[in-house]
Amino acid sequence: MHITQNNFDIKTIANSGQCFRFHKISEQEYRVIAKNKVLHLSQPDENTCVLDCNAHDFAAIWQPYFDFDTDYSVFVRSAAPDDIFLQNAVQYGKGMRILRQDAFEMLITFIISQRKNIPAIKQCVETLCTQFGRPIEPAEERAFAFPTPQALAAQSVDTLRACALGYRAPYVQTAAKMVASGALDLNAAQKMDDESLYQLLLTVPGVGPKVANCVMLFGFYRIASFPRDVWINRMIDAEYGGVFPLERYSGYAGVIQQYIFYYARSNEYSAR
DNA sequence: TGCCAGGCTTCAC
DNA sequence: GTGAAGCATGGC
Repeated sequence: MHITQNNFDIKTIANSGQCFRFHKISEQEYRVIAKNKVLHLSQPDENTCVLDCNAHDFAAIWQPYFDFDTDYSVFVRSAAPDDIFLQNAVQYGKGMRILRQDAFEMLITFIISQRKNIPAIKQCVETLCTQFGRPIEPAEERAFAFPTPQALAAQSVDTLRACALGYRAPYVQTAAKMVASGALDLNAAQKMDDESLYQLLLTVPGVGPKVANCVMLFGFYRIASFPRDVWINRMIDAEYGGVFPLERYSGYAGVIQQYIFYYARSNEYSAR
C-alpha cells in the first residue's frame, strides 16, 4: 500500500515515547508490532508512506492505528503565534501522530514506565511479549503479540519480577487480574466520559495521575488528556514559569503535550 | 561511578 | 490536603 499523507513522519512517531514496539530497520524503514500483527513501514519521501499490508488490513487496522483520517495541520497551526517555544516544538515534531493503541497494552506498558527510561521500558515490554505473548504469523518474523490479560494474570509475581519489572511486578499482576476477571472492563471503559475513565484507571494499583493520563491518551485516544511527566514539568517550569496555558488547547491538549515532550528530549532543544 | 528515568504508595503532619 | 521517603533496575 502506498499512502500520500501530510504531517506524518514515522521516525518522529517511533521516537515519541508513546509506542515501544517500533524497531528501526534502516534510516527510513521500521517494523511495527501492534494489534497482533507485524507491519513493515517505510517512508521514501516526506509525503509518501509504504505499508506492507493488504487493503483490508489497511482499512481495518492501520488507517485508524496511525490516525490517518485526522488532519494534524490543524494542531500545528493552533500553536499560539507569540509562543516561540511551542512554535519551535510543533515545527520540529509536525510529523507526530497520536496512535490508537490497545488499551490493555498501554495500561501495562505505562505501569512499567514509572521511573524507567525509554530503552528500559522497551526491554521490559519485549521480554513480556517473548515470554508470554503468542507468536505472530509468519513464523520467520519471530514476532510475538503483546500478552493477553489472561496470560499475564497467570504468572506469579516472581516470574514477572524476573522480567526486570522490579517493584512494579505486583502492580502488573494485579492489573492483569483485574482485566482478566472482568473487574476492570476495558471495553465498557471505551464508552465512558473522560473523567469517569480517569477515576476508573486510578483504582488500579500502580496507576497514578500521570500513568492514567498516558493510558487515556495513548490507549483510549482521549486527546484532551495531558500527562505530566518529569520532562513536561521541566518544560513548564523553564518555558512557562510553572503554568501551561491548558485552556487555550482545550479538547486536544494531549497532542500539544506530545509535541512538547518530543521537542524537550531532542538535541535541537538542548542545543538551541 | 553516580545520577536519572514518561511516578506511585505510604506515612507523617 | 500537602510533603517527603522509599522503591528495583538499567541506561548513559
